[in-house]
Amino acid sequence: MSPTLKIYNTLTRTKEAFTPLDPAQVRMYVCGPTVYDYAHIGNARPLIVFDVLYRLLRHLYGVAHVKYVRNITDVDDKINARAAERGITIRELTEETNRVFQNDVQALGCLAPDVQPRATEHIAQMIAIIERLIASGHAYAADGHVLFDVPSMPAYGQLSRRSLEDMRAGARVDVAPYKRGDMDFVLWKPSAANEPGWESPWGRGRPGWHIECSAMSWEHLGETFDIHGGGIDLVFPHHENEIAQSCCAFDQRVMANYWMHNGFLQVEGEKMSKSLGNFVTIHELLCTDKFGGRSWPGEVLRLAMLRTHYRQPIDWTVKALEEAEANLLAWHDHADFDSVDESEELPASIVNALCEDLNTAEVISQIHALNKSGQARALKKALQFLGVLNIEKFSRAARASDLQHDLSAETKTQIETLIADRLAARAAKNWAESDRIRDELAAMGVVLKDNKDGATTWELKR
RNA sequence: GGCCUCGUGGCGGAGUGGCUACGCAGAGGACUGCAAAUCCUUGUACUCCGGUUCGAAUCCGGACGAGGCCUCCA
Repeated sequence: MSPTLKIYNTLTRTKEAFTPLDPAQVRMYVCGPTVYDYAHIGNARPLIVFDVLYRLLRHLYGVAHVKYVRNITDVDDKINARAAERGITIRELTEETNRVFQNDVQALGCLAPDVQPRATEHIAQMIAIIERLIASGHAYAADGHVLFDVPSMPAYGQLSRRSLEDMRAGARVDVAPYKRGDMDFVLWKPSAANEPGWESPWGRGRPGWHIECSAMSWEHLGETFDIHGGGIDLVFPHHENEIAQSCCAFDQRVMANYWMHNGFLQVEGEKMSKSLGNFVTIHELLCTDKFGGRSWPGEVLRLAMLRTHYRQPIDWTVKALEEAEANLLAWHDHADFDSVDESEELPASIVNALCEDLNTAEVISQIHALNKSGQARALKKALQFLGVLNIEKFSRAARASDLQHDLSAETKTQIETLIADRLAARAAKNWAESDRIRDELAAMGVVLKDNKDGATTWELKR
Protein backbone atom coordinates (compact mmCIF):
# COMPACT_ATOMS: atom_id res chain seq x y z
CA MET A 1 0.00 0.00 0.00
CA SER A 2 1.48 3.28 -1.08
CA PRO A 3 1.49 6.21 1.30
CA THR A 4 -0.53 9.32 0.47
CA LEU A 5 1.33 11.96 -1.44
CA LYS A 6 1.01 15.35 0.18
CA ILE A 7 2.05 18.52 -1.57
CA TYR A 8 2.04 22.16 -0.63
CA ASN A 9 -0.40 24.01 -2.82
CA THR A 10 0.34 27.68 -3.43
CA LEU A 11 -3.33 28.14 -4.28
CA THR A 12 -4.43 27.31 -0.73
CA ARG A 13 -1.13 27.88 1.09
CA THR A 14 -1.52 24.53 2.79
CA LYS A 15 -0.17 21.02 2.45
CA GLU A 16 -2.85 18.88 0.82
CA ALA A 17 -3.35 15.23 0.00
CA PHE A 18 -2.85 14.76 -3.71
CA THR A 19 -5.78 13.35 -5.66
CA PRO A 20 -5.37 13.25 -9.44
CA LEU A 21 -8.25 14.04 -11.75
CA ASP A 22 -7.56 10.73 -13.48
CA PRO A 23 -5.23 8.23 -11.77
CA ALA A 24 -4.78 6.56 -15.15
CA GLN A 25 -3.17 9.75 -16.43
CA VAL A 26 -1.65 12.12 -13.92
CA ARG A 27 -0.85 15.38 -15.67
CA MET A 28 1.90 17.85 -14.78
CA TYR A 29 3.07 21.02 -16.50
CA VAL A 30 6.28 22.86 -15.66
CA CYS A 31 7.39 26.16 -17.14
CA GLY A 32 10.52 25.48 -19.16
CA PRO A 33 13.24 27.79 -20.41
CA THR A 34 13.08 30.76 -22.72
CA VAL A 35 15.94 29.80 -24.99
CA TYR A 36 17.87 33.02 -25.38
CA ASP A 37 20.84 32.24 -23.14
CA TYR A 38 22.42 29.33 -21.29
CA ALA A 39 20.43 28.18 -18.27
CA HIS A 40 21.90 29.32 -14.94
CA ILE A 41 22.05 27.39 -11.71
CA GLY A 42 18.83 29.00 -10.49
CA ASN A 43 17.07 27.57 -13.54
CA ALA A 44 18.37 24.14 -12.57
CA ARG A 45 16.35 24.05 -9.38
CA PRO A 46 12.86 23.58 -10.83
CA LEU A 47 14.27 21.15 -13.40
CA ILE A 48 15.64 18.94 -10.64
CA VAL A 49 12.81 19.39 -8.16
CA PHE A 50 10.05 18.56 -10.61
CA ASP A 51 12.07 15.71 -12.04
CA VAL A 52 12.04 14.17 -8.57
CA LEU A 53 8.29 14.70 -8.42
CA TYR A 54 7.93 13.12 -11.87
CA ARG A 55 9.89 10.08 -10.71
CA LEU A 56 7.75 9.83 -7.57
CA LEU A 57 4.49 10.09 -9.52
CA ARG A 58 5.69 7.38 -11.90
CA HIS A 59 6.51 5.22 -8.92
CA LEU A 60 3.10 5.79 -7.30
CA TYR A 61 0.87 5.65 -10.37
CA GLY A 62 2.93 3.70 -12.87
CA VAL A 63 5.28 4.84 -15.61
CA ALA A 64 2.57 4.75 -18.25
CA HIS A 65 0.14 6.79 -16.17
CA VAL A 66 1.98 10.07 -15.78
CA LYS A 67 2.27 12.77 -18.42
CA TYR A 68 4.88 15.44 -17.82
CA VAL A 69 4.99 18.45 -20.12
CA ARG A 70 7.79 21.01 -20.00
CA ASN A 71 7.75 23.67 -22.66
CA ILE A 72 10.44 25.39 -24.66
CA THR A 73 9.65 29.05 -25.16
CA ASP A 74 11.26 29.95 -28.46
CA VAL A 75 9.44 33.18 -29.22
CA ASP A 76 10.19 36.13 -27.00
CA ASP A 77 11.50 39.65 -27.32
CA LYS A 78 14.62 38.74 -25.37
CA ILE A 79 15.37 36.17 -28.06
CA ASN A 80 14.94 38.75 -30.78
CA ALA A 81 17.23 41.18 -29.01
CA ARG A 82 19.92 38.60 -28.35
CA ALA A 83 19.90 37.27 -31.90
CA ALA A 84 20.27 40.78 -33.29
CA GLU A 85 23.07 41.50 -30.84
CA ARG A 86 24.98 38.38 -31.89
CA GLY A 87 24.20 38.83 -35.56
CA ILE A 88 22.64 35.40 -35.97
CA THR A 89 19.16 34.32 -36.87
CA ILE A 90 16.53 33.67 -34.24
CA ARG A 91 16.41 30.06 -35.33
CA GLU A 92 20.18 29.67 -34.90
CA LEU A 93 20.02 31.17 -31.43
CA THR A 94 17.11 29.06 -30.19
CA GLU A 95 18.52 25.86 -31.67
CA GLU A 96 21.94 26.38 -30.14
CA THR A 97 20.52 27.37 -26.75
CA ASN A 98 18.13 24.45 -26.72
CA ARG A 99 20.91 22.01 -27.58
CA VAL A 100 22.98 23.16 -24.60
CA PHE A 101 19.89 23.11 -22.39
CA GLN A 102 19.12 19.50 -23.29
CA ASN A 103 22.71 18.49 -22.49
CA ASP A 104 22.51 20.36 -19.18
CA VAL A 105 19.31 18.71 -17.96
CA GLN A 106 20.57 15.30 -18.96
CA ALA A 107 23.79 15.84 -17.03
CA LEU A 108 21.68 16.85 -14.04
CA GLY A 109 20.10 13.41 -14.10
CA CYS A 110 16.67 14.58 -15.22
CA LEU A 111 14.45 12.23 -17.16
CA ALA A 112 13.13 13.62 -20.41
CA PRO A 113 9.56 14.91 -20.03
CA ASP A 114 6.91 13.10 -22.05
CA VAL A 115 6.44 16.16 -24.22
CA GLN A 116 8.63 19.24 -24.72
CA PRO A 117 6.40 21.44 -26.81
CA ARG A 118 7.68 24.56 -28.53
CA ALA A 119 5.81 27.83 -28.43
CA THR A 120 6.32 28.48 -32.13
CA GLU A 121 4.52 25.24 -32.93
CA HIS A 122 1.44 26.30 -30.95
CA ILE A 123 0.61 29.66 -32.46
CA ALA A 124 -2.71 28.33 -33.78
CA GLN A 125 -3.76 27.25 -30.29
CA MET A 126 -2.77 30.65 -28.89
CA ILE A 127 -4.91 32.38 -31.50
CA ALA A 128 -7.80 30.02 -30.73
CA ILE A 129 -7.63 30.87 -27.02
CA ILE A 130 -7.48 34.58 -27.75
CA GLU A 131 -10.52 34.33 -30.02
CA ARG A 132 -12.45 32.55 -27.28
CA LEU A 133 -11.48 35.25 -24.80
CA ILE A 134 -12.66 37.99 -27.13
CA ALA A 135 -15.90 36.13 -27.79
CA SER A 136 -16.64 35.73 -24.10
CA GLY A 137 -15.84 39.35 -23.34
CA HIS A 138 -12.60 38.74 -21.45
CA ALA A 139 -10.34 40.31 -24.04
CA TYR A 140 -10.39 43.21 -26.50
CA ALA A 141 -8.43 44.31 -29.51
CA ALA A 142 -6.97 47.81 -29.41
CA ASP A 143 -4.38 49.50 -31.57
CA GLY A 144 -3.10 46.23 -33.10
CA HIS A 145 -2.85 44.62 -29.67
CA VAL A 146 -5.15 42.19 -27.95
CA LEU A 147 -5.39 42.62 -24.21
CA PHE A 148 -6.86 40.58 -21.43
CA ASP A 149 -9.53 42.51 -19.58
CA VAL A 150 -8.51 41.85 -16.00
CA PRO A 151 -11.57 43.40 -14.28
CA SER A 152 -13.76 41.01 -16.30
CA MET A 153 -12.52 38.22 -14.08
CA PRO A 154 -13.68 38.71 -10.47
CA ALA A 155 -11.48 35.89 -9.16
CA TYR A 156 -8.29 37.43 -10.61
CA GLY A 157 -5.48 37.51 -8.07
CA GLN A 158 -6.39 34.25 -6.34
CA LEU A 159 -3.01 32.59 -6.68
CA SER A 160 -0.85 35.52 -5.64
CA ARG A 161 -3.45 36.73 -3.14
CA ARG A 162 -3.49 40.28 -4.21
CA SER A 163 -6.49 42.40 -4.95
CA LEU A 164 -6.73 44.79 -7.85
CA GLU A 165 -6.72 47.63 -5.34
CA ASP A 166 -3.42 46.43 -3.87
CA MET A 167 -1.83 46.23 -7.26
CA ARG A 168 -2.97 49.66 -8.28
CA ALA A 169 -1.61 51.08 -5.07
CA GLY A 170 1.76 49.55 -5.81
CA ALA A 171 1.82 50.22 -9.51
CA ARG A 172 4.89 52.02 -10.68
CA VAL A 173 4.77 51.45 -14.38
CA ASP A 174 3.40 53.68 -17.07
CA VAL A 175 0.14 52.45 -18.49
CA ALA A 176 0.02 52.06 -22.24
CA PRO A 177 -2.65 54.34 -23.71
CA TYR A 178 -4.51 51.52 -25.48
CA LYS A 179 -5.21 49.69 -22.20
CA ARG A 180 -8.69 49.94 -20.71
CA GLY A 181 -7.58 48.84 -17.27
CA ASP A 182 -4.09 49.51 -15.96
CA MET A 183 -3.61 45.84 -15.02
CA ASP A 184 -4.69 44.49 -18.39
CA PHE A 185 -1.95 42.44 -20.00
CA VAL A 186 -1.00 41.68 -23.57
CA LEU A 187 -2.17 38.50 -25.31
CA TRP A 188 -1.05 39.47 -28.81
CA LYS A 189 1.04 42.33 -30.13
CA PRO A 190 1.86 43.62 -33.57
CA SER A 191 5.23 42.83 -35.14
CA ALA A 192 7.30 45.21 -37.20
CA ALA A 193 8.64 43.90 -40.50
CA ASN A 194 11.99 42.95 -38.93
CA GLU A 195 10.38 41.12 -36.02
CA PRO A 196 9.10 37.54 -36.10
CA GLY A 197 5.38 37.45 -36.67
CA TRP A 198 2.43 35.30 -37.61
CA GLU A 199 -0.72 36.18 -39.47
CA SER A 200 -3.71 36.54 -37.16
CA PRO A 201 -7.21 38.05 -37.15
CA TRP A 202 -5.53 41.16 -35.65
CA GLY A 203 -2.83 41.43 -38.27
CA ARG A 204 0.72 40.13 -38.37
CA GLY A 205 1.97 39.83 -34.84
CA ARG A 206 3.38 37.69 -32.05
CA PRO A 207 2.13 36.37 -28.72
CA GLY A 208 2.45 38.06 -25.35
CA TRP A 209 4.41 36.44 -22.56
CA HIS A 210 1.83 34.27 -20.81
CA ILE A 211 -0.30 32.87 -23.57
CA GLU A 212 2.13 30.18 -24.70
CA CYS A 213 1.78 28.19 -21.48
CA SER A 214 -2.02 28.31 -21.65
CA ALA A 215 -1.85 27.08 -25.25
CA MET A 216 0.66 24.29 -24.72
CA SER A 217 -0.87 22.94 -21.51
CA TRP A 218 -4.27 22.93 -23.23
CA GLU A 219 -2.96 21.08 -26.27
CA HIS A 220 -1.10 18.43 -24.31
CA LEU A 221 -2.91 18.17 -20.98
CA GLY A 222 -6.40 19.49 -21.58
CA GLU A 223 -8.43 22.34 -20.16
CA THR A 224 -7.65 21.35 -16.59
CA PHE A 225 -4.88 19.22 -15.20
CA ASP A 226 -3.28 18.21 -11.92
CA ILE A 227 -0.01 19.97 -11.19
CA HIS A 228 1.53 23.17 -12.46
CA GLY A 229 5.04 23.96 -11.30
CA GLY A 230 7.71 26.62 -11.60
CA GLY A 231 9.86 29.09 -9.69
CA ILE A 232 8.24 31.20 -7.02
CA ASP A 233 8.90 34.37 -8.97
CA LEU A 234 6.47 33.13 -11.60
CA VAL A 235 3.50 33.27 -9.23
CA PHE A 236 2.90 36.83 -10.27
CA PRO A 237 2.30 37.80 -12.93
CA HIS A 238 3.01 34.76 -15.10
CA HIS A 239 0.97 32.05 -13.41
CA GLU A 240 -1.76 34.43 -12.32
CA ASN A 241 -2.22 35.44 -15.94
CA GLU A 242 -2.10 31.88 -17.21
CA ILE A 243 -4.94 31.07 -14.83
CA ALA A 244 -6.91 34.07 -16.04
CA GLN A 245 -6.46 33.12 -19.70
CA SER A 246 -7.19 29.43 -19.34
CA CYS A 247 -10.06 29.63 -16.88
CA CYS A 248 -11.82 32.34 -18.84
CA ALA A 249 -11.20 30.75 -22.24
CA PHE A 250 -12.47 27.34 -21.21
CA ASP A 251 -14.98 28.47 -18.60
CA GLN A 252 -13.31 26.34 -15.96
CA ARG A 253 -13.05 27.10 -12.27
CA VAL A 254 -9.41 25.99 -12.16
CA MET A 255 -6.57 25.57 -14.60
CA ALA A 256 -4.56 23.18 -12.43
CA ASN A 257 -5.56 21.82 -9.04
CA TYR A 258 -2.11 22.00 -7.45
CA TRP A 259 0.35 24.82 -7.94
CA MET A 260 3.88 24.17 -6.76
CA HIS A 261 6.69 26.70 -6.56
CA ASN A 262 10.34 26.24 -5.72
CA GLY A 263 12.24 28.80 -3.66
CA PHE A 264 15.00 31.09 -4.84
CA LEU A 265 18.69 30.47 -4.96
CA GLN A 266 21.53 32.66 -3.79
CA VAL A 267 25.21 32.22 -4.56
CA GLU A 268 27.60 32.39 -1.60
CA GLY A 269 25.05 34.44 0.34
CA GLU A 270 24.36 36.96 -2.39
CA LYS A 271 21.70 37.32 -5.00
CA MET A 272 23.00 35.98 -8.27
CA SER A 273 23.50 38.72 -10.79
CA LYS A 274 25.79 39.58 -13.63
CA SER A 275 26.90 42.80 -11.98
CA LEU A 276 28.10 40.98 -8.85
CA GLY A 277 30.05 38.58 -11.03
CA ASN A 278 28.56 35.54 -9.30
CA PHE A 279 26.31 34.59 -12.18
CA VAL A 280 26.98 30.97 -12.99
CA THR A 281 25.44 28.76 -15.64
CA ILE A 282 24.85 25.03 -15.43
CA HIS A 283 27.18 24.60 -18.37
CA GLU A 284 29.97 26.45 -16.56
CA LEU A 285 29.58 24.29 -13.46
CA LEU A 286 29.70 21.11 -15.53
CA CYS A 287 32.42 22.03 -17.99
CA THR A 288 34.61 24.82 -16.65
CA ASP A 289 36.50 25.62 -13.45
CA LYS A 290 34.74 28.94 -12.94
CA PHE A 291 33.03 27.93 -9.68
CA GLY A 292 35.37 26.74 -6.95
CA GLY A 293 38.28 26.30 -9.34
CA ARG A 294 37.09 23.00 -10.78
CA SER A 295 34.27 21.39 -12.70
CA TRP A 296 31.49 19.43 -10.99
CA PRO A 297 29.70 16.25 -12.01
CA GLY A 298 25.97 16.69 -12.62
CA GLU A 299 25.16 14.25 -9.83
CA VAL A 300 26.97 16.47 -7.34
CA LEU A 301 24.98 19.50 -8.46
CA ARG A 302 21.78 17.47 -8.22
CA LEU A 303 22.45 16.17 -4.72
CA ALA A 304 23.55 19.60 -3.50
CA MET A 305 20.25 20.97 -4.78
CA LEU A 306 18.22 18.27 -3.06
CA ARG A 307 19.84 18.79 0.35
CA THR A 308 17.46 21.69 0.89
CA HIS A 309 13.69 21.39 0.81
CA TYR A 310 12.47 22.78 -2.49
CA ARG A 311 10.43 25.62 -0.97
CA GLN A 312 13.27 26.91 1.19
CA PRO A 313 15.73 29.44 -0.12
CA ILE A 314 19.03 27.77 -0.95
CA ASP A 315 22.53 29.17 -0.71
CA TRP A 316 24.72 27.79 -3.49
CA THR A 317 28.24 27.36 -2.12
CA VAL A 318 31.42 25.50 -2.97
CA LYS A 319 31.31 23.92 0.48
CA ALA A 320 27.87 22.47 -0.18
CA LEU A 321 29.11 20.93 -3.42
CA GLU A 322 32.12 19.44 -1.67
CA GLU A 323 29.91 17.90 1.00
CA ALA A 324 27.54 16.52 -1.60
CA GLU A 325 30.43 14.95 -3.45
CA ALA A 326 31.84 13.43 -0.25
CA ASN A 327 28.42 11.86 0.43
CA LEU A 328 28.19 10.45 -3.07
CA LEU A 329 31.67 8.94 -2.86
CA ALA A 330 30.90 7.30 0.47
CA TRP A 331 27.61 5.89 -0.79
CA HIS A 332 29.16 4.54 -3.97
CA ASP A 333 31.78 2.77 -1.86
CA HIS A 334 29.03 0.74 -0.22
CA ALA A 335 26.27 0.35 -2.78
CA ASP A 336 25.86 -3.06 -4.37
CA PHE A 337 26.25 -2.35 -8.07
CA ASP A 338 26.07 -6.00 -9.04
CA SER A 339 22.51 -6.48 -7.92
CA VAL A 340 20.36 -6.82 -10.99
CA ASP A 341 17.27 -7.82 -9.10
CA GLU A 342 14.70 -5.48 -10.60
CA SER A 343 12.09 -6.66 -8.15
CA GLU A 344 14.08 -5.04 -5.35
CA GLU A 345 11.63 -2.57 -3.86
CA LEU A 346 12.45 1.05 -3.38
CA PRO A 347 12.75 1.34 0.42
CA ALA A 348 9.55 2.56 2.07
CA SER A 349 11.51 5.12 4.06
CA ILE A 350 12.46 6.87 0.82
CA VAL A 351 8.95 6.85 -0.61
CA ASN A 352 7.45 8.04 2.67
CA ALA A 353 9.85 10.96 2.87
CA LEU A 354 9.13 12.01 -0.71
CA CYS A 355 5.40 11.78 -0.11
CA GLU A 356 5.74 14.47 2.57
CA ASP A 357 5.85 17.33 0.10
CA LEU A 358 9.11 16.08 -1.43
CA ASN A 359 11.14 16.07 1.76
CA THR A 360 14.42 15.36 0.01
CA ALA A 361 16.49 16.32 3.05
CA GLU A 362 14.78 13.48 4.87
CA VAL A 363 15.44 11.22 1.87
CA ILE A 364 19.14 11.96 2.12
CA SER A 365 19.03 11.23 5.83
CA GLN A 366 17.35 7.88 5.04
CA ILE A 367 20.02 7.09 2.46
CA HIS A 368 22.64 7.64 5.14
CA ALA A 369 20.69 5.21 7.31
CA LEU A 370 20.64 2.59 4.54
CA ASN A 371 24.37 3.07 4.11
CA LYS A 372 25.08 2.75 7.81
CA SER A 373 23.05 -0.39 8.24
CA GLY A 374 24.79 -2.03 5.30
CA GLN A 375 21.75 -2.41 3.05
CA ALA A 376 23.84 -2.32 -0.10
CA ARG A 377 21.11 -3.26 -2.54
CA ALA A 378 18.50 -0.91 -1.13
CA LEU A 379 21.17 1.79 -1.17
CA LYS A 380 21.79 1.28 -4.86
CA LYS A 381 18.07 1.32 -5.54
CA ALA A 382 17.62 4.58 -3.64
CA LEU A 383 20.53 6.29 -5.40
CA GLN A 384 19.22 5.15 -8.74
CA PHE A 385 15.75 6.41 -7.98
CA LEU A 386 17.00 9.79 -6.82
CA GLY A 387 19.01 10.08 -10.03
CA VAL A 388 22.44 10.38 -8.45
CA LEU A 389 23.85 6.93 -9.21
CA ASN A 390 26.89 7.00 -11.46
CA ILE A 391 29.04 3.92 -11.16
CA GLU A 392 31.37 5.00 -13.94
CA LYS A 393 32.23 8.17 -12.11
CA PHE A 394 31.99 7.54 -8.38
CA SER A 395 32.82 3.91 -7.75
CA ARG A 396 36.13 3.30 -6.10
CA ALA A 397 37.58 1.45 -9.09
CA ALA A 398 36.42 4.08 -11.55
CA ARG A 399 37.93 6.86 -9.49
CA ALA A 400 41.31 5.19 -9.21
CA SER A 401 41.58 4.41 -12.91
CA ASP A 402 40.10 7.74 -13.92
CA LEU A 403 42.57 9.74 -11.91
CA GLN A 404 45.50 7.65 -13.05
CA HIS A 405 44.41 7.80 -16.64
CA ASP A 406 46.00 11.17 -17.29
CA LEU A 407 49.41 10.20 -16.00
CA SER A 408 52.22 9.30 -18.35
CA ALA A 409 53.42 5.71 -18.34
CA GLU A 410 56.74 7.03 -17.16
CA THR A 411 55.24 8.66 -14.08
CA LYS A 412 53.23 5.57 -13.32
CA THR A 413 56.31 3.40 -13.44
CA GLN A 414 58.10 5.83 -11.17
CA ILE A 415 55.25 5.71 -8.65
CA GLU A 416 55.09 1.95 -8.73
CA THR A 417 58.82 1.63 -8.27
CA LEU A 418 58.71 3.90 -5.23
CA ILE A 419 55.86 1.88 -3.77
CA ALA A 420 57.79 -1.33 -4.29
CA ASP A 421 60.83 0.23 -2.60
CA ARG A 422 58.69 1.27 0.31
CA LEU A 423 57.18 -2.17 0.66
CA ALA A 424 60.71 -3.60 0.80
CA ALA A 425 61.67 -1.06 3.45
CA ARG A 426 58.59 -1.93 5.47
CA ALA A 427 59.35 -5.63 5.19
CA ALA A 428 62.78 -4.82 6.65
CA LYS A 429 61.07 -2.69 9.31
CA ASN A 430 63.03 0.31 8.06
CA TRP A 431 60.30 2.77 9.06
CA ALA A 432 62.39 5.87 8.46
CA GLU A 433 62.95 4.95 4.81
CA SER A 434 59.34 3.83 4.44
CA ASP A 435 58.02 7.18 5.72
CA ARG A 436 60.50 9.10 3.60
CA ILE A 437 59.18 7.42 0.46
CA ARG A 438 55.62 8.06 1.51
CA ASP A 439 56.42 11.75 2.00
CA GLU A 440 58.09 11.85 -1.38
CA LEU A 441 55.01 10.40 -3.03
CA ALA A 442 52.78 12.75 -1.06
CA ALA A 443 54.74 15.64 -2.48
CA MET A 444 53.85 14.29 -5.91
CA GLY A 445 50.19 14.28 -4.91
CA VAL A 446 50.01 10.54 -4.43
CA VAL A 447 48.18 9.26 -1.36
CA LEU A 448 48.97 5.74 -0.17
CA LYS A 449 46.68 3.32 1.58
CA ASP A 450 48.04 0.21 3.23
CA ASN A 451 45.10 -2.13 3.10
CA LYS A 452 44.31 -4.92 5.51
CA ASP A 453 45.39 -7.62 3.08
CA GLY A 454 48.92 -6.22 2.98
CA ALA A 455 48.60 -4.63 -0.44
CA THR A 456 49.25 -0.95 -0.94
CA THR A 457 46.93 1.06 -3.18
CA TRP A 458 47.31 4.64 -4.23
CA GLU A 459 45.20 7.53 -5.37
CA LEU A 460 45.91 10.96 -6.68
CA LYS A 461 44.90 13.74 -4.41
CA ARG A 462 42.72 16.30 -6.12
C1' G B 1 3.67 51.69 0.16
C1' G B 2 1.02 46.63 -0.85
C1' C B 3 1.49 41.22 -0.81
C1' C B 4 4.34 36.81 0.63
C1' U B 5 8.16 33.76 2.80
C1' C B 6 11.75 32.78 6.52
C1' G B 7 14.84 33.21 11.37
C1' U B 8 17.27 25.80 14.49
C1' G B 9 24.06 23.79 17.35
C1' G B 10 30.93 25.97 14.39
C1' C B 11 28.59 25.30 9.27
C1' G B 12 24.61 23.06 6.19
C1' G B 13 19.78 21.37 7.12
C1' A B 14 14.99 18.30 8.69
C1' G B 15 11.38 18.47 12.33
C1' U B 16 4.94 21.58 13.78
C1' G B 17 2.75 20.63 20.94
C1' G B 18 6.02 16.09 25.04
C1' C B 19 10.59 10.95 22.97
C1' U B 20 15.96 17.08 21.08
C1' A B 21 16.90 13.90 12.89
C1' C B 22 20.81 13.71 9.40
C1' G B 23 25.45 15.46 7.05
C1' C B 24 30.16 18.28 7.22
C1' A B 25 33.71 20.07 10.60
C1' G B 26 35.49 19.16 15.94
C1' A B 27 36.60 15.66 20.11
C1' G B 28 37.57 10.57 21.99
C1' G B 29 38.37 5.41 20.68
C1' A B 30 39.37 0.90 17.37
C1' C B 31 42.55 -0.58 13.37
C1' U B 32 47.94 0.72 11.77
C1' G B 33 55.13 0.26 12.93
C1' C B 34 53.30 5.46 12.42
C1' A B 35 49.78 7.26 9.04
C1' A B 36 45.85 7.42 5.34
C1' A B 37 41.26 5.21 4.48
C1' U B 38 37.48 2.86 7.22
C1' C B 39 34.53 1.76 11.57
C1' C B 40 32.57 3.00 16.63
C1' U B 41 31.32 6.77 20.34
C1' U B 42 30.34 11.86 21.38
C1' G B 43 29.45 17.58 22.87
C1' U B 44 26.97 21.91 21.39
C1' A B 45 20.56 24.68 19.04
C1' C B 46 15.82 26.24 18.40
C1' U B 47 16.36 35.53 17.20
C1' C B 48 13.99 38.29 21.34
C1' C B 49 9.53 39.56 24.49
C1' G B 50 4.69 38.35 25.99
C1' G B 51 0.40 34.77 25.80
C1' U B 52 -2.30 29.78 25.43
C1' U B 53 -1.05 24.93 27.72
C1' C B 54 0.33 20.18 32.72
C1' G B 55 4.07 20.88 28.80
C1' A B 56 6.18 25.08 22.88
C1' A B 57 11.69 25.16 18.61
C1' U B 58 6.64 23.63 17.20
C1' C B 59 0.19 27.32 18.38
C1' C B 60 -1.26 32.93 19.08
C1' G B 61 0.31 38.26 19.50
C1' G B 62 4.26 41.75 19.25
C1' A B 63 9.44 43.36 18.37
C1' C B 64 13.90 42.89 15.70
C1' G B 65 16.46 40.76 11.48
C1' A B 66 16.88 38.42 6.41
C1' G B 67 14.87 37.41 1.62
C1' G B 68 11.27 37.42 -2.49
C1' C B 69 7.29 39.51 -5.65
C1' C B 70 4.60 44.02 -7.20
C1' U B 71 9.42 45.98 -13.85
C1' C B 72 8.73 39.28 -19.50
C1' C B 73 14.17 37.04 -13.60
C1' A B 74 13.34 29.93 -11.93
